[in-house]
Amino acid sequence: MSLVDRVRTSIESALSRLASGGALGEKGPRAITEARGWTVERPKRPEHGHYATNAAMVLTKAVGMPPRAIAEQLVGALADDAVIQSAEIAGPGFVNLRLRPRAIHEELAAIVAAGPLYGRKAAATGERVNVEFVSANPTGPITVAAARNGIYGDAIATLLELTGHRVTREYYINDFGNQVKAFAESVRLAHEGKPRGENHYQGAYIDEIARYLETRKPDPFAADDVELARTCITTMLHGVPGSKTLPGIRKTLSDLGIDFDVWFSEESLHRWGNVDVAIEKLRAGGYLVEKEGAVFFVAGGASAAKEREEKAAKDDKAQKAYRTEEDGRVVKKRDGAWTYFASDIAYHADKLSRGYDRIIDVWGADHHGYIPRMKNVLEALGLPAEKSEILIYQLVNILRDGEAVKSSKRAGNVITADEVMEEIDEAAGRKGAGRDALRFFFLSRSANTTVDFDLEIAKKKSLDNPVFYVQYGHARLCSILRKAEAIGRYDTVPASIDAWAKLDHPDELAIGLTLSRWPDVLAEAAALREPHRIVFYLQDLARDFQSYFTRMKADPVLPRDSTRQEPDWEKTWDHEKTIARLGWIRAIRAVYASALGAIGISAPERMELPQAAEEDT
RNA sequence: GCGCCCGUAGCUCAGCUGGAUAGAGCGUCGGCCUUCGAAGCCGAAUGUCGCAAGUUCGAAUCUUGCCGGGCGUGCCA
Repeated sequence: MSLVDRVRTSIESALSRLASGGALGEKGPRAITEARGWTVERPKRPEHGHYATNAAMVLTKAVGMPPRAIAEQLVGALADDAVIQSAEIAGPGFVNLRLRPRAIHEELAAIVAAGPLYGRKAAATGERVNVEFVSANPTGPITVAAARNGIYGDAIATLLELTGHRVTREYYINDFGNQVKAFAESVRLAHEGKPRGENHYQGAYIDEIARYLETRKPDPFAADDVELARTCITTMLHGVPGSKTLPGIRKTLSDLGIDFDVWFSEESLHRWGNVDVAIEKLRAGGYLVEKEGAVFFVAGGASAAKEREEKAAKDDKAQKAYRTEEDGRVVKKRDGAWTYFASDIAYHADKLSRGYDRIIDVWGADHHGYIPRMKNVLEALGLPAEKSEILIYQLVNILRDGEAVKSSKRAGNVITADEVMEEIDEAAGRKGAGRDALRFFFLSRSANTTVDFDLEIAKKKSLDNPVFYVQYGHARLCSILRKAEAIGRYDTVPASIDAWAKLDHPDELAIGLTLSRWPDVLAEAAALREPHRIVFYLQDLARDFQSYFTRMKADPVLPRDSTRQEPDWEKTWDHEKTIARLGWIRAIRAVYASALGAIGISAPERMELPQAAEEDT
């Protein structure tokens, strides 16, 4: 049970004691079972205590007593509580609570014992979940915009794993249709040294692919366009060996910390006839109608469609809504070709056949109009609505020196994730710094927020990224523990709850309380699909303890070198206190590393000061 | 027109399953390195929470209407 839960339990039992003892009047016993909407919350101001409850205010109506009178009773009933040390009435009827240090010590001991497992749910206790994300067209490199999708989707997947679910990360390769055709044509034209048209891909990587394929045997250009397209897509996914500019989609994503379990080809759905099978299944269910030579998918089936159509005929308002989602979406065009929607139906039918409990798709906001039809298809295929989720994140605007750039893969003016990571790696003097910075940048905003990305500003300000502040904190903690190890007598954790007693500074206890919130933060971030909560939690934690360490310079955790040169230092130094505080530091580090891990960011044990930062002044 | 997202400090954004004096980073100004890492710390200034009405003991948070911005509204993918 978490610390907050223990607080809640204490209040609950205090209230029920009061009610059964008659202190809350006649209505008391009923009131406390009916009006359970009260909460235990964290006050914004530290002087309001560790926690506060609004129970007295919420109960006032049902009990028929003024809030402060109820609060007074509650304060009395909380005396001698095992968790709550003091309670006092404040404001309109809040009860501010301060916890016993011992209760916090118990939680810290639990954290140290659990280590990286603290806050996690046991593996494979939850659902089997398929998370499909990125799925960027494999006709060009991974852009910064696609990186947002990848980073968000991967974070969701990790959060689900940490909360007990079994997760499959999946990338849907759109290797079918007109774009792929244009892609192959572009490479062929580059090979032949001919100019490319408006509808072709313009980027320099097209030429690079052509040059590379020219070295392959048998000659890929001898094959037809379909075969060539497959070769081009493969090259895009795996990269050109040895090339810096074309490392391949898989490598780029892997550098971003994203590794997929399944790479699913759209083209294979057609090749193996799965599109026909899935469409026939819908037809059998009565979900397809033919109009004007084309085939439509209709939510709810043909009878529902007819009803709507009749209604639309006599009702002007319904007429307007007629052309909405439910009235049909084309799966097969008049010319007999499948739409993208048809592929998607077959693809999701395949996902369902693999036996997941939940299907999650991560899409950019430009696809949000597509949600209803996808949800309707999933239902038609037999997946209840609550078992599928389509997560939408707002788009990334690309700027250059403050100017908006209409970037497109076709025009070849995209900013790639690779170039951004490389720039930042270089500035920070550490491989992986770019990945960490990019992940932190995107995850520090809610998915509902549109973000501007300016490469010039990103380069210039790369070292201002708060991720380095947070990582620096972790490195400092590690440094202290290294030093403790070097001294030699502190490689032990507090042996019992009593051994923690010397950890009594209000700031130390407050940070301990923050650590105790980690399981709830993780659970909420996972349940709400909001990884940014973890980023903000981390920044709070980092600030709290970096502030503490600077302010506590006069009272260091470890004896200084000069102290240890005094002959009798071991007799006068408070070793118990040091051991307690080192236990606390271990707890901070454990939560810290867990939180960083949950959003896929490394927790470095050392960080060297980069050159650029020194010159900057 | 309709649908989704957004509008909070100079800038970028948290807070939105209702709670006390609305927060953080960056930027600005002023301090702190002989001692556990200065990628750090302390302090100061900065707000009609887009506007209006409603619900309530209490609204940045919920409801409705309006204003402004982004995205979508294909027999494109």
